[in-house]
Amino acid sequence: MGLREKQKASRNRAIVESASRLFQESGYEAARIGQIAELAEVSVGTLYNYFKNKADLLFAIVSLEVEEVLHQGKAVLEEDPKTASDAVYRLASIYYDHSLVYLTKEMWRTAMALAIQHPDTPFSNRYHMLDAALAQQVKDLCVGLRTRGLLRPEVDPDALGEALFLSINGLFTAFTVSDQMTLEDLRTAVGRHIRAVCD
Amino acid sequence: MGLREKQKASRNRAIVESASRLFQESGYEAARIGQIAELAEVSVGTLYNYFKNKADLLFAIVSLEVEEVLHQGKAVLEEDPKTASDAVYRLASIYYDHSLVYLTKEMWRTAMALAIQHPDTPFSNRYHMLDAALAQQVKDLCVGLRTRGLLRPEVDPDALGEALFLSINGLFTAFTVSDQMTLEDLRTAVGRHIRAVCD
DNA sequence: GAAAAAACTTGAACGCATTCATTTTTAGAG
DNA sequence: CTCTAAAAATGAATGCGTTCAAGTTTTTTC
Repeated sequence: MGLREKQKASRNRAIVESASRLFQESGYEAARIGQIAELAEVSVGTLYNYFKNKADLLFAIVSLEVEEVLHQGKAVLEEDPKTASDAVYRLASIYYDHSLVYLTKEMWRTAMALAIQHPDTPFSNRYHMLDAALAQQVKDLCVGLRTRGLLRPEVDPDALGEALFLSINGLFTAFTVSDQMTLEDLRTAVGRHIRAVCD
Repeated sequence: MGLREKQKASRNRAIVESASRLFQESGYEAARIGQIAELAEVSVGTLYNYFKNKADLLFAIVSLEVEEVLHQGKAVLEEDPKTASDAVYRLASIYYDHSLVYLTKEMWRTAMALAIQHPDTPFSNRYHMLDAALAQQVKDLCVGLRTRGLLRPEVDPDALGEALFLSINGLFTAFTVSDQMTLEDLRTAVGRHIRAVCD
């Protein structure tokens, strides 16, 4: 690896770290590109050579988060649960409990908002792919549950999985939008939904 | 009503109409505040005396849309449906079929994104109130359906209503995000979800 | 090792939403 | 009618994300 590549990797890391730190400290909106560049010891123009825009910088962090959660979720699919509700609740809890490790509520809100507002940008596409991967995991769980006889055999497990995912997702959105709502409130709410839908 | 008030009302109307027209024609993002002001024959500063910001202008139009849909939805609660799925599907269809009267997909996306991104702004608060009113309507429907014996008596109708609303809402978001997805696709998708959850 | 090419960095300049000090208009009192 | 104070309109100035023409450094070629 030549000097050029090493510098590139090191600059990339410095920029993401600076962004992550400032997003957490001041919030995504309040963090200034110039500030991030300064902290990473590059010029503003250089930062834009590494990242298409501010949103792209946020995505680097969101991506980290979702990848880890997907990995943790896989373990739940292997388990042998008592009831369908239990299994889905376990999966949702894993998603939720991990959610504030790299991201603040404000960062989540911004990420969701940007993904909705600008479809067909790289940011949005990659975000929706991660979203789809999570939805797929819930669907896979439902298929497994039906095979084990924990869901009525006439139910469409894919449709049920999608609907459950939209509940999990919608409640998470509500969580990030409300300053008051705690992770515990969130888990309680999702539990009620899951039981109403699955049992 | 003095001259002052009349002028105020007339300017307000002119601004909203100009905004609505330009948002539809060029899209929310591409529409320039200066352009809207020019079309309404006021200065930029004046426009900002009437509306807090660009988002506020969008909300005036969103509000119109949701109010009408809530009104139409009320009729469904009075009907006497064959099955629970039928009733919920009818309600969702009303929401969907009305959705493109005043707003384009892009305008919807922007409205949703802004409501998520900036909680505790007047825009967001009013948006979430309208959202809650729609959710309440679905919940009311579920309560009625249980009373009529169309839902299993052990189900929590509020939780079910919320979950259904999140499905209806989540699919609508997917609709606004995808250029390909048609209203028919949307109705088909929601039908599958409703049947998986209600039956 | 010099010269040419390629890759990368830089910060001033741009476009646009929003703000604000100033000017203009209106309503009411004497 | 005139004068005064309140209300409203105005557009130039501001701040910030993003772009781009010019300069610098690294790699390749002979």
